[in-house]
This record gives sequence, structure tokens and C-alpha cells, in this order.
Amino acid sequence: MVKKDKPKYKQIVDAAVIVIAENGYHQAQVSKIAKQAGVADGTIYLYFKNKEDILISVFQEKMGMFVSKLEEILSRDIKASEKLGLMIESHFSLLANDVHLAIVTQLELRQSNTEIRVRINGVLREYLILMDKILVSGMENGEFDKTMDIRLARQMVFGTMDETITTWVMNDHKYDLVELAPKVHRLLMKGMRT
Amino acid sequence: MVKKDKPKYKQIVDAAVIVIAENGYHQAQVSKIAKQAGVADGTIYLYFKNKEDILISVFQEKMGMFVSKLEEILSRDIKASEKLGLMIESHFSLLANDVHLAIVTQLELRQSNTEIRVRINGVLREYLILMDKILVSGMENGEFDKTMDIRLARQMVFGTMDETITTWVMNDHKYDLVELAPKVHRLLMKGMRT
Amino acid sequence: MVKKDKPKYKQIVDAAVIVIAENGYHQAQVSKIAKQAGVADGTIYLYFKNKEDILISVFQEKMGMFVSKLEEILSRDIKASEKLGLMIESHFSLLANDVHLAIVTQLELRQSNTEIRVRINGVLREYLILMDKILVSGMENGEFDKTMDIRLARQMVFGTMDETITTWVMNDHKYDLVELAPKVHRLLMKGMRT
Amino acid sequence: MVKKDKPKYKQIVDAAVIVIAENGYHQAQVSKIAKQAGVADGTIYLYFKNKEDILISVFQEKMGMFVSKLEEILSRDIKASEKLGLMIESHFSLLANDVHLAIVTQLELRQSNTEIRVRINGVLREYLILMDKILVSGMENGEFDKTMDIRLARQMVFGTMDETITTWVMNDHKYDLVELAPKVHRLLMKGMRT
DNA sequence: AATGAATGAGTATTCATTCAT
DNA sequence: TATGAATGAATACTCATTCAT
Repeated sequence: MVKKDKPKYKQIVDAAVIVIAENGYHQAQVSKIAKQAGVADGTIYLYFKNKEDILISVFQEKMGMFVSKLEEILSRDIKASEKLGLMIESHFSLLANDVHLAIVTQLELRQSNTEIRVRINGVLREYLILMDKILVSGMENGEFDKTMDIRLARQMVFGTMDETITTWVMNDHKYDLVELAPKVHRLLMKGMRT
Repeated sequence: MVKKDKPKYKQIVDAAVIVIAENGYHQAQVSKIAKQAGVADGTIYLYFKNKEDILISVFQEKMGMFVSKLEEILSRDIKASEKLGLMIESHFSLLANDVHLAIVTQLELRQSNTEIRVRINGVLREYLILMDKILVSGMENGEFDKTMDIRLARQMVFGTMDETITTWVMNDHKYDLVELAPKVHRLLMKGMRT
Repeated sequence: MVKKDKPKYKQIVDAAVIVIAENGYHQAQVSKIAKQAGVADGTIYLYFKNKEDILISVFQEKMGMFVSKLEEILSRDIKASEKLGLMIESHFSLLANDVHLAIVTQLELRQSNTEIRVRINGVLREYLILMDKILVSGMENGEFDKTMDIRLARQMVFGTMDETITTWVMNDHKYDLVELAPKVHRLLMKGMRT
Repeated sequence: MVKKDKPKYKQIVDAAVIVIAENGYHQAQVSKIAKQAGVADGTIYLYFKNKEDILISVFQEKMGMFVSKLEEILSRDIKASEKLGLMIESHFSLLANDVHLAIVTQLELRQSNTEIRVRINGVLREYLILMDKILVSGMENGEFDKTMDIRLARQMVFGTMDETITTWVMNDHKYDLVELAPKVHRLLMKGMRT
């Protein structure tokens, strides 16, 4: 059993999400995270190399949910358009159901220093690669415009989703994010379809 | 003559952009900005309330350029679609011509704490309101889809632009950003037109 | 059978010498000593009260070799001057043959806090008392200057030996220490003889 | 006026000597030194690069006194033997008159890590070089034994002085150190003279 | 207006020691 | 006996801001 599988590892990661969401990135001291996790400060360092390592782990662990979900969607035998719709909906849904996580990924974690953000982008890349697969398959089977610049299309999809979620978080999630998913899907589809 | 019109005010704002772009947000100490501006540390505080105030002023001053340009575009007697195209092009163009500023607005300033970013969003709102005007006029005159959710449309436009610029900055601006403007315009138009 | 006679006691003391010599006093953590000794961290505390106790034990155990040797020399039926010569030679010889030990006693153990060093001096006293016996017997039988201040004489003998060994250790023991013994002996004898 | 000449520099160095002597090396926190010096913690760092830098400066500043005194003695037109006597006496005298300093140089500073001690040894070398000059001139003019190993002789002189002072400090300086100077001188001279 | 020396609050990390198994 | 996971106290250094000159 490796460290990641031990219960305290998950305890600490989850505690970090809560502490960062509630206190903000710059006020998320290691001692606060330890207290929230119900362990001693020193225990943190049995599971994580340093504070930076906690933050990256938060992103890795949580982003893993998105990637898994997306892989599952990709494996289905449905149209690319439908896959895109499911991706948007499940992405919105996961964050709408965990407001703490939404705050952390959309606002707080972006305050980390450039080095951490570069490593976070590495984790993100996996997600974007899967997104590209949907776009490519849709272009190949004629659902999406074959002449589309794939990078621009992906930037539109991801940029729109990101901006939509961030706006929702910044407005204190006072409206229903998941409800917006089909509308976003329709808007993006119109831009991309043949 | 108010403080903003005094030469040192501008000196300090410009120094801040350079220092942040070259050293990163977290390494942009007040003393470095003072040195770059050629003034004493204490002098900064004759023109700015605190460090936070410098950062917001950077955004205000520079965002002003974008707003002025956009107002000029809005005043022209051309189609909404053309206005959108010009907005994208001039936005990309201004940042492509000032890489320091692009780094600061797309990467570094986002590392500031949530409070500063909320205030920066306040500054940004002016720009977004003008953007909305283009969208509304386009919807009214039938150029754009009348059934479109205006907020979603704006999030798509802004999100796509933002993501495109950020990707360009993160890739060390090794390709031509301005060249992408018409492509982005076309993609967005397809999504929004009637 | 007391603790000191158990095999693990010696294992741990020897491990401490190696770890301190190779890593330096300040990098000789209990966990490293435990690992080197092939026991668990907690096991250390079955044999030693605390870390300080290990360090003093190192000195006690090793200093024992010097004391035994010196007792043996004292028991011989030879002149005080010869005893002094043998003491110097065997002292130099023991350290020259265990460079780890030399590093530990001359450099590393002196970095310990004042309290430990006071206790180490207690251990050292036994050795100095034997040294005094040589000096006193030499003064009594007319070999050494009867008017000599015994304490000063001992400080000269010990100070010279110590300084000579420390210089040798600090120069990475690149010359032969034992070879210096007769020279040191001659120099000291000249200072002390009638 | 460089930093070393500013009053606060000396204030801090002197405060460090007192704090280290009274609390021990490992309990001499920067904040304690600052408090003793009557400055803020941060002020320390306007004059010293880091804590290590304070400690080395203590030794440099104070050792400077010994070196100056020794240079003055060397410049006199007297016999080498007399120079040696004056050196011992003034060395003992300076430390006897500043017990804090004696504690720091003989006990506390030796607890510093190897890197600091290497740098301290560099400072010490200057003193030893001057000491060598006395020995060499004495050997050349026939006062001292021409066949003497110069390094051993220096180790005897320095080792005896060091051991004598350390013993005095460890015995809580309850006897008169300066009074021992002529005796130490006589003992050493006997060992070295022709 | 301008200076810049001085301030002092705030925090990640290590490691000797314990104790349930 | 032996283990090793868990503990938690303790500290150097940075840098935004002030204020006497």
C-alpha cells in the first residue's frame, strides 16, 4: 500500500481543499490544513514533500475525477456532439456539487507561483488531450467543421467553459451552473458544426 | 492637477509592469518597483495607498487603452460583426505589441489575492459592458441569433479570447497572435450568427 | 547482564561514530543512527535515555580504550619520560587507526552543546588524572622540574597533543600523525625536564 | 562610511557576544540578539547577510583586537622571547577582561557548524601567521632551538594557551588567568630555547 | 515633495521522542 | 523486546509600510 492509498493522504488532500476554499490560498497555512485534517503538523510531511506538493496533489487527485469521467464518456458509442455535451455537463456538475473545489480550482490555485502553475498545467494537459480526441473524431466523421483550427476550437471550448464557471463562482454560485450546460453546448456546437 | 496626472504616477505604473513581467508577481517587491521607477521606496506611498493600489492602477491604466479603443470602434458606422472583428484584432494587437503587459495581465496579475482580483474584475466590467453593446446591437439588427443568452455569448467571446491569448503567452509568444484574430472571429461568428 | 553488555548497545554506539563522522554532528539524526545500526528508531530509546546519552556513551566507550592503554603504560616499570612518550604515541596511534573516531572526537563532538561538553569533560578527567600521575612521579623522582605548576604542565601536554591531532584531522590526515609523536615528546620533555 | 563603521553594526556585534555568552550558542536566537542590541529583528539584516554572518563578524571584530595587539608587539625592538611573553600576557588579559568574549570564543563558537568553523579558522590563521613570525625570528637569532619543527612549536604554544584559557573558562574563571601568563611563558620557553 | 533607514508581523519545516501494537 | 507512525515545539528571514529628516 503506497502513501496515496493510506487514509491520511486523502484526509489531508480533502482538508487542503476546504481550508484553501474557506481561507484563500495565501491564508492556507500548513498548520490550518493539519488541524482541519485532524493530524499534527509534522504528519503532513510523512505524506507530502512540502506545501507545494500538497497543492499539486489536490489538483491531481481532483482533476483525476474529471479525467476518469471523460474517459468513460469517450468510451461510449455515441456521437461526438453528444460526448461534448456530456463532458460539459459532467464538468459543470462535479464543480456545482463541490463548491469548495470550484473555488479552489477557479480562483485560489491560480494564485500559486509560476512553478506550481506550470506543474498544474501538466496535469491539465491530460484533460485537454481527451477533449481534443472528441473534436478530432467529430471532424473526421463530419459532425464538426473539417476546416476548423483544432487548437482554436479547443481554446473556444475550454475558454468558454472556464469563463462560465469562473463567473459563476465569482457571483457566489447564486444561480444553477448545471442548467447552463446544454446552452453552452448548443452555443459551442453552432460554432463548430459543419 | 491630481496625482494621476503627475509624471511620477505614470513612471511608477510603468515600472510596475516591467518589474512584474520580468520578475513575476511574487518577486515584484515595492523596493524593486521604486528602483525601476527611479524614486525612493517612500515616494511610492505619496502616489499609492499601498501595494495593492499599484497593481489595480496598473490594470486600470492599461485597461483604459482597451476601453478607449473599443469605444472608438463602437462609434463607427459598421456592422456589429465587423465591430467584433475589430475588437478582437485590436485587443490581440495591443498585447502582441507589449509582451510585458501581456505577461502581467494574463499570468502574473492572476496570482494576486482574491480581493485584488475581485477589484480587477470591477475594472474589467467596463470593457465587458462595451462588449455586450456590440452583442446586443447585433442581436437587435438580426446579425446575431436573437435567442442567444447574452451572458453566455459574452463568456464565450471573452473566454475564447482570453484562453487564446494565455496559451500564446505560455508558449512564449512564438507564433503570431494577431494572425489568429480573423480565425477566432470567424469561429465565434459562426456560433453566434442567426 | 546490563544494557551496556548487550550487543545492540555496542551496535548503536559504533553506528553513531560512523554516522557522525560521515555526516557531521548536526546531520547525525537519531533516525540515521538507528538505520546504520540496523534497528528501529524506537529501539534506540530502550538502550539510551536520549540522544545526548548516545553522544556521551560514544565518548565513554571510546575514551575507555585510551584509559586502558594508559593504565597499562603506567603499570610498567619504566621512566616517567618513557611513559609520557608511550602515552603520546599510543594516543596518536589509536586515532590514526580510526579516522572516523578522530573526526568525531576532535571536530564533531565539540559542536555539541555546552552541557554535553561539560559531561564529556567529566569522562576526560579520568584520562587527565592518569596523565597527572605520570607528571607527579616524574617530578618526584627528579626527571621533571620539581617547581613546575602541575596543572600548567598538564595543560601544555594535553593542549599540545590536542592541537596537533586537530590540525592533522583538519588537514585531512594527509601526513603521518604517529611519526610526529617522538617529536612532540621531545619538545614537551625539553619544557618539563629538570 | 561603510556598514562596519555604523554604530548599529558594533551594537549588534556586541549584543551577539553577550547573548551567546549568557544563553549559549544554540539558544542565541536572532530575536534575542536584536532585543539586546535595542533594534528590531529586521534591522539585523540591514547589517548582516544572515545569522552565520553575525557569528563570523563577532570573531572577526574581536580577533582583530588580538591581531592589532600582536602586530604592535611585533613592531617593538625587543627579544623574541619577550614578544612571546607579551603575546601570552595580552591574549590572556584581553579575555580575562571580557569574560563574555572568553566564553564565546572558547566554548560557544566552537558549537557552530563546520562551515562557520572553517571560516573562523581563516580569521584565526592571520593570528597564527604572526605567531609564526615570532618563532622564526627567535630561531634565526639563536634565542630558540634552530632544529625545532616550527609547526609543532606553534601547536605547542597555541595548544597550551588555548587549553589554559578553556580550563579557566570551564572552571568559571574563579582564579586569575593573567597571573598564569608568566608561568606559561616560562614553561614554553624552556621547551623552545636553545 | 522626497528620502531611505528602521520596523516587526508572520510561517514552513525538522527531528527527538513517544506509545500502541 | 522491538517497531515506526505520529507528534508538536521552535526559529530565521522577508518585505510592505512608516516617519524623522
